[in-house]
Amino acid sequence: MKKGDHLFLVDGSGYIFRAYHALPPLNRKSDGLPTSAVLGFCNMVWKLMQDARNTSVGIVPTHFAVIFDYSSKTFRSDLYPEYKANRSAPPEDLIPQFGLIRQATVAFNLPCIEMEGFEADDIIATYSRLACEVGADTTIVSSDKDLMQLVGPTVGMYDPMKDRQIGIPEVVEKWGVPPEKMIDLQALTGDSVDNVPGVPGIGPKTAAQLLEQFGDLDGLLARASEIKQDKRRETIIANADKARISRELVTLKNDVPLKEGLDDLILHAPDGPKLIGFLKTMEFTTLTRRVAEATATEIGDVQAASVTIERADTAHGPDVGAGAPAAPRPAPPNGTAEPSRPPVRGEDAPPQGDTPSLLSALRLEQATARKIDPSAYTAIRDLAALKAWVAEAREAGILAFDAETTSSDPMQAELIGLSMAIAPGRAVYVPLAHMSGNGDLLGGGPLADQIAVREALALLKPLLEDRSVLKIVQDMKYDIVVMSRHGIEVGPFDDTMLVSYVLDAGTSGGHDLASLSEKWLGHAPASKKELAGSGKSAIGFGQVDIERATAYAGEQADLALRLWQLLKPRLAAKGLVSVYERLERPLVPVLARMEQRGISIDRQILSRLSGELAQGAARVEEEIYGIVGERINIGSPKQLGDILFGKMGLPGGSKTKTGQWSTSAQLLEDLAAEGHELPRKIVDWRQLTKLKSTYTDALPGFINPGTNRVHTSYALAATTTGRLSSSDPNLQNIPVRTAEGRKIRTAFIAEKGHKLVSADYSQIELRVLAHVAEIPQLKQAFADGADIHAITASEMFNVPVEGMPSEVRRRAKAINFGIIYGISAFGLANQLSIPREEASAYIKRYFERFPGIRDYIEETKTYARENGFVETIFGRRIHYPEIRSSNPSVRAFNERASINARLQGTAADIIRRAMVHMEEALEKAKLSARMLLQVHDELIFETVEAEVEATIPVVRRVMENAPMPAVSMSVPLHVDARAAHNWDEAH
DNA sequence: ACAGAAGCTTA
DNA sequence: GTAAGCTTCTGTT
Repeated sequence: MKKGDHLFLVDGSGYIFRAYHALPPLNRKSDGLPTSAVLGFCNMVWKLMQDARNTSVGIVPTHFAVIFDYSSKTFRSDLYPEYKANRSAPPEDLIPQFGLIRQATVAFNLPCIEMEGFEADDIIATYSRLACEVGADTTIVSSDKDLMQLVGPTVGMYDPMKDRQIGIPEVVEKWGVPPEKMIDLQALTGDSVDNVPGVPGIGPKTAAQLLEQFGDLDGLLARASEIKQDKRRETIIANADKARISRELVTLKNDVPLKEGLDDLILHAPDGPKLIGFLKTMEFTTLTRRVAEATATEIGDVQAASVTIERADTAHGPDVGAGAPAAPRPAPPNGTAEPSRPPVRGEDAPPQGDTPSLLSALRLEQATARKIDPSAYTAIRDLAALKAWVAEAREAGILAFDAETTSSDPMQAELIGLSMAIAPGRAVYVPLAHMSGNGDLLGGGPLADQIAVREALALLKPLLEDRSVLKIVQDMKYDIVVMSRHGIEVGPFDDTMLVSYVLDAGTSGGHDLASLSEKWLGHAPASKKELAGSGKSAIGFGQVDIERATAYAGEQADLALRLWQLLKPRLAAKGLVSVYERLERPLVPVLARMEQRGISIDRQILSRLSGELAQGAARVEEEIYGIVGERINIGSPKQLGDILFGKMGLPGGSKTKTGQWSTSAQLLEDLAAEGHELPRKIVDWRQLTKLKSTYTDALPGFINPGTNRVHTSYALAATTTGRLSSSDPNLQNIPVRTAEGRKIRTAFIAEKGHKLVSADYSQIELRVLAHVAEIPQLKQAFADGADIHAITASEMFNVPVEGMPSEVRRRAKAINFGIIYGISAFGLANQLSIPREEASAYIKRYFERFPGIRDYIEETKTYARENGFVETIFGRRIHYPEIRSSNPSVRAFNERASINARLQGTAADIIRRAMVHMEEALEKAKLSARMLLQVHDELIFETVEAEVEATIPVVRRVMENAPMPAVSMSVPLHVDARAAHNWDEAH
């Protein structure tokens, strides 16, 4: 090696973990072998090697090595036995990939370096020192902070996943110290992942500041007494030894005795057939094709290679990556390996040759084939160009679009521009209301070269309403509300967020565009934050310059289109089309209309209540100060705990998981019951201040000045079970249990001459339970219209319903609810304040009387364990990937959740169906009632007074028959409905 | 300015 | 024992 050469050192071990966690799971089609990290690794190495041939790129490797950890036992464990001691075993589906990545390295014709007793980082440190000594440059392919100490004038780092160079300035920017001080900084901060102790309470910011002040760690420790802050000074003096040992642990060893010298690392051209053989075996079709093209190799001429797979059950040692050449098992004769685990039924099973699965695979290729390049999107700035685009979109028949606006509240949002895409990579942005100036006081005037909103929308309206052009949008409800305020009724449509929700509810990750893009396309889209800033200094989207806005907005539409291409076919492949088409998509315009209508609230009532609550709270506050003897902050659980259990020495204190005294309402109630005065007053104070701050003070701020009503926002894809959620404001948690709280409901009122109608399902989840678990006694009780909890109590305790003590019924009721929540003796005991043994006995007795429920619970757990998901009676899937966890409490939690999900999810599906059918039924009956709110088992309407009596039976009929005709339930549904001027009296 | 914990509201 | 969202405090940035 000589001056001018360039050595690439890939941190193989670090990359494995990062690729595994960053990339969407991928399984080899033929046998389910997990391969996502292997593919990520191969793509990354291939790209780096291709860049080597492209001399126009700044960095050109001449030497190349991939470095791995050998085992977790290194000289550092002798230094400090706890080092890396709290590492947990790698995920099961990662284990076979360690060996495969080493084999991939060999297939790429690259040196695969590891050394017993040393970490990959030490080997990297040694090579980079050697390269430096002969005057060559080094690039370390990693983003691990532990390697940043090596950065220098000739040594840089490169993060392949973020495509980012890390040099001296980047280290300083990120950590506040130059690379040579990284060792001292890490010595102070420690590392919880590797179990490097550091000094407790010192984070990177404090450490950088101290090193700035004292020069280095030795200087700091020598002059620690000069530190001003008392606590900091004491901890640093007390933990000086920990800092010193930490420094030893984080200092990389740059004199590892290496077998391969620098000249053994010369980069050779890849051996096409050898590499393709490996890639073919892995079934990486796209990469195989690329490599074949680049190396002019015929794919068909190459035999699949044989690879060895490390299985989870044969893995050894804490760092399974370790034993690279570990006893290879003979490969099966056909050259493919056995699956590492049996494929789960229905989930990413190998294609059976059925069209939907093949289509899914094809669409994945299409969606990812063309590179995502935000600079390729164009801005449309005149009518002629827009006309041409509209014609093109008509031809295409599909159009992804996204509205850029001034607000996340669609009722307040002003249009700034529209982006659209008709094919992957083919996206445009139509700026409409961008302003000049860069966040100046007045923001300047509108920019030139923009089509006027009216003209643009006049041209786009026919396209957006065209029944023969499918619109594709991520979160359609928002765009429906915004566009309908401009007189455009967008349709027909598909919503990528909802497709993902139907496919993957319960799997990790959200259903927002950025999450989906990362998960499926391996691409992190530009964030609005990057563009417009955040917090106080944020600028409006209209102030973003049009070029940057085009790149951002175009990408949003492009990604929605690509995601649709690859996700939509999966619905059919998994039999989820009808869930999407009956329960999700049609609800979108219904909810959009509910949100747009909003509900009227009476400011005066709320303001009067606020005053009363303030007075009440002030009175209680004074009483509390009187008892305590000082003016503590009652809202601070910390101060409260210190007073109650420290100063006043009350008994029965318990601690929360962070070691604080618990001051929960339950605990305070118990203390109050023992005759203590203070806890009662604290509970009262909390109720008053809660009602005031969360409701009476906050709600008026949500009144839209234009409509004078409150418009909540419903999330369709926020819960795992299929329920909706409500926010800004949340109108699904308006108080109802206490008389004080119910007063807030009196502020939700109907317009003049109108009434609110509230209709709610009675015991819907227990009815669903009786139906799915087929419990004869419960079915009979519901058919008779009997008191279900009393019947339960009667069955369990052999007491007649007539004259039953309320306590007996209360216990049966708690058990019924417990079943819905996935009962545990612990939970029931807590709920009823009885010993756990007693709760256990109740449950046992319950199962004896209702054996069908025990069967239902067991069957649900088994099904969830085998499939990784449960289903509602309408086929909605709710995933519980952690149900096979080896951690018993995680497993038990997932079992309870899956039991609950079938019931809660089915109930959610039923009310969704009612909502989808409701508008048409009202219209058919020539009723003007408007649906305003949904609260899980309740619908609230507003209707003219004269139609109240006619409306109620229609609403009841639709709700009670909602499962039909998809499902005919063996238990009748019952709906209670009432009308009144306000929500309190209607409920 | 933001994140997490604790607490409280609903079905 | 299930499912959510919002406010306050607290500690860190």
